[in-house]
Amino acid sequence: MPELPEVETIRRGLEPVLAGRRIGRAETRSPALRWPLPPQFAARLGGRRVGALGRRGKYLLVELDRGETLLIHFGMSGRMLVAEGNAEIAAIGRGTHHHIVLDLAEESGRPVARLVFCDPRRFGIMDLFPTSARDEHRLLGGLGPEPLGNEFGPDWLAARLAGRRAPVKNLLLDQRVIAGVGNIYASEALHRAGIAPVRAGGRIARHRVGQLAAAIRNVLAEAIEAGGSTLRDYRRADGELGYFQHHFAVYGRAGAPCRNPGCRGLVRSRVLGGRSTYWCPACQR
DNA sequence: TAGTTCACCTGAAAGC
DNA sequence: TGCTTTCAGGTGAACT
Repeated sequence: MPELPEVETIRRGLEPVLAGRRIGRAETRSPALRWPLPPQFAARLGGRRVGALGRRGKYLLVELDRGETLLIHFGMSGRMLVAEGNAEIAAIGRGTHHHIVLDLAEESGRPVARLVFCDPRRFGIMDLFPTSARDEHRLLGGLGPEPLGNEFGPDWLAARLAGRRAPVKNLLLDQRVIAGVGNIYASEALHRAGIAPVRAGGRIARHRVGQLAAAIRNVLAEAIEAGGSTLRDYRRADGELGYFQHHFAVYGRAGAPCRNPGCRGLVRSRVLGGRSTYWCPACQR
């Protein structure tokens, strides 16, 4: 799935297309994503004016008028396709996996763009909820702090890892600990911090937890700067590819030499908590 | 309570 | 070349 940097890249790409526009027409072509869409989903979206676009962890939050928010989670393969101009609009939205189609219009009613939620694996989520109830939303209420926000830092991370026996990599993937870190950036951050992914969370020295917190922030910030990553299924909102995948130090590089200067180790991989995990045994302890 | 495993769905890649 | 198998970035439920 798009992790935090990818969702942030999508948010930045969609904002100029969506914000201030009106949803002229909404259509749901496959009501079954990860969970069924809310009742009357398309009808409730039609005619709504779009406000600001926000993000919480891996969730994209689209503010609508009348005090509601559209929540979008991209699952593992979700992406947004954007078409502008009559020819492009006419050509998009009829694909096998084009589940949700939103036609955007100016105040005059003139159609200006079409937004298509495409998700082959259908692990994506869409929901519509009162903006005032955001903190109580079942998917948002329990999330940990934003890793790039002020609340997250060495103290928070140390408190959440203390006493835990599970591998630190698994704990980083727990969205209650930090919101937005996924499988790729967990591996990358641990490599930067020199911490083995299998090390129990509660058995990491305090100063190294500080290094890990900094590594998480840095790797995510750099990935956003690079426009997110692209593996098989992800594209930026404007259809362009992200570039951060060219900077992966360990992810997807099993058997290749470690990229740390002076390290002669080879990157290894194993399944941890059911997820592919990559690390360098020579410089991660 | 904490940690682990599995299911969900589909396409791409690898293996034969 | 074509068929079969394996794997994949997430998450919640069920199980230990």
